[in-house]
Amino acid sequence: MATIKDVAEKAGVSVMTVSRVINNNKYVSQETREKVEQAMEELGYIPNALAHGLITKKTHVLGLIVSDITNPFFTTIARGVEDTAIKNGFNTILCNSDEDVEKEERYIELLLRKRVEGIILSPADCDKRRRIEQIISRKIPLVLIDRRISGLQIDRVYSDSINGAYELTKYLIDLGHRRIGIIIGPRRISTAVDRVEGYKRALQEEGISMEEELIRWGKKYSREDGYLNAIELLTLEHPPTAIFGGNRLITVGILRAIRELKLRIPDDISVVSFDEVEDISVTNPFLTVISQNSYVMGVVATEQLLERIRGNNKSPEDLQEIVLQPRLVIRKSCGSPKEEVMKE
Amino acid sequence: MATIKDVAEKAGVSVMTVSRVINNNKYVSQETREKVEQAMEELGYIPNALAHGLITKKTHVLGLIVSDITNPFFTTIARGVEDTAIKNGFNTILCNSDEDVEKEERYIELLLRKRVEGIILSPADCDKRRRIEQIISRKIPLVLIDRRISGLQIDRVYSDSINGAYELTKYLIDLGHRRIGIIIGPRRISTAVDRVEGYKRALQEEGISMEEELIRWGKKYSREDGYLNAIELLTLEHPPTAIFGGNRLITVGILRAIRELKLRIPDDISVVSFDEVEDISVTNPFLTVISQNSYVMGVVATEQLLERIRGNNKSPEDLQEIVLQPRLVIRKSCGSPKEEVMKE
DNA sequence: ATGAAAGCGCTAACAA
DNA sequence: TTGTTAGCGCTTTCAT
Repeated sequence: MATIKDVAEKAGVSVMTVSRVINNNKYVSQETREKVEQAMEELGYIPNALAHGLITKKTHVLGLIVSDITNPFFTTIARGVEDTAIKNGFNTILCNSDEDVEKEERYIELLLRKRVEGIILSPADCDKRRRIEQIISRKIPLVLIDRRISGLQIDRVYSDSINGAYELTKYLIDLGHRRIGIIIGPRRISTAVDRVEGYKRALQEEGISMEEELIRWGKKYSREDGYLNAIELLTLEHPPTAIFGGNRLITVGILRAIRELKLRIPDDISVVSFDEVEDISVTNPFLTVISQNSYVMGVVATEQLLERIRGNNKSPEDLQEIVLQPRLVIRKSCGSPKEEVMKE
Repeated sequence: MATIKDVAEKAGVSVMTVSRVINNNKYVSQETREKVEQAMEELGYIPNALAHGLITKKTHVLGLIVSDITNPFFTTIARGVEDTAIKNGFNTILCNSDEDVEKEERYIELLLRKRVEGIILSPADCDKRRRIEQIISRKIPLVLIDRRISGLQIDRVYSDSINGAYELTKYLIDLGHRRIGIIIGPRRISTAVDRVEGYKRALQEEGISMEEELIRWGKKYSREDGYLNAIELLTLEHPPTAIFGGNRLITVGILRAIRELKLRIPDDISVVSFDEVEDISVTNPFLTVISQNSYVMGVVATEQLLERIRGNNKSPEDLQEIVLQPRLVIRKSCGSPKEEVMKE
């Protein structure tokens, strides 16, 4: 591959002049510039970003690590990040940790080695801090997205899981439900913890006793987990009259279970979902959900990150937390419970 | 950030020795190795991949450019690519062209600048070759995935769209359908062209006249396009008795249109889809589809690419084309047409 | 407006 | 087993 030296020779100038042309430096005569550009063209010259980054210490690259690339929630974030990055002259390296801390560590290491200028991360395990401290101690700007890391103060953009789950649960309670099941992701993920928190808060407020058998922590946020747990819930001796799906994958699993058990929504069972399931809501808008604008999350997180990258100037110490309020979208998947067991 | 020199000083050895430790060179005494490792640990040393790549000309990075990151078809490919890359000591930079040739060009340029060792690409426009020739002329191994570039012989992994579409159409014909609508992506995408080709072939074989008004080329493979075109097809004076969705997004749009027009599947209208719609098939497995194993596509494409990266030795000239046969999954979205207009 | 020298952080090739 | 020298492709600094 042609180097700057090849171009310089071909154009009959010094490498420095070629460098100036590449970087649009003004101190190059029109004449020289054209000569150089032609040489570059003829040689098919492509600047070496490795050499450039090595010397300038600016790679203009952002790293984005999402925890599940097959979940459209995250890929929509990715689009938001990417669009915003490009708009600001940055490129994005997208990595998928697959909810696996080891993979995540691997990618953090990779991004650090590649000297990205900042990282956006949705952590696979919110209780493990080591890898995160690695990033911070090296002064690489970091913005968490969707999830938090317990015990660490880091810039973060997320939607309010507690409040969203509260609203969703409150909505069910107002319809008369007293036994509400919730199927959620693993405890190591902060959104799972928060959503259960919001759920509990709503129950408490209404003086409804909380039953542990109705709270199902999954091993993963996955369709499979949603399905298995839903089957268990629905075959309980005293099954819930409504089920809360902790994210879109879980909800899909729940819907499958309900179908296989030949139950009808909302007549036999009510269902709500934290996060939209696009394909279903487009073809048959019946599911009541808490809807998050993940594209905006991506945009906002990137803007925040770029802010840090540029201005170490302003308030380096104080933490930026941006909370987006998710929206309750009421459709037709909920009714009042059949047997009126209302205590009040 | 600490450099190799800092480590060398701290450990009291030469940089070369540190380099050897980093690269697991055997000619380092256990004692020295430990000293160096400790120094690295204490300094939080992270090797600079830019410097390393600059000198070795090996970055161990693959570039993957997909055309729509929010389509699970592509993200599943991405997982296959990533898993295979990691298994072979490579990392992946995932880029999303968003079906936009300009973005795609931008990313190709980026990957080339970053000196990735190979590229896997699902081209946004199969008729434009310039950017592709850029890659080839620089001898960077390239494998096309899912789509082809017209007029260029390049390694490629894809599923057989012609045959898949043929099977799907044949299935409808066998059920008695004569007026079959097809809603497909734009002409610039080879899978769209191929699927229409398979569709036409099936019609021809059965001596069914092909009506242009039943073939709808979209502006994009998108839900919106599927929806709009389905509405048009279904409100035709003489509407089709079956509709073929060109990919999963289009199918979702079609299902929405059918629902809004209050038609029943399969009583009023039959539907088939090229590619699975997971969320729908899991919750309610009624849709008859051609199913593709996109994870395997990712794996195979990566293996092929690594083959090229390693052994420029074997058969540099002869093209590798790997065709995966998609599978017809018959469910319940098709019936025989009501009015029996069979001509034969 | 242009160029020469030095060096970014690392490794290949050789020497010791 | 360890170190020295040179240089990857580029930019910074300083001359001219």
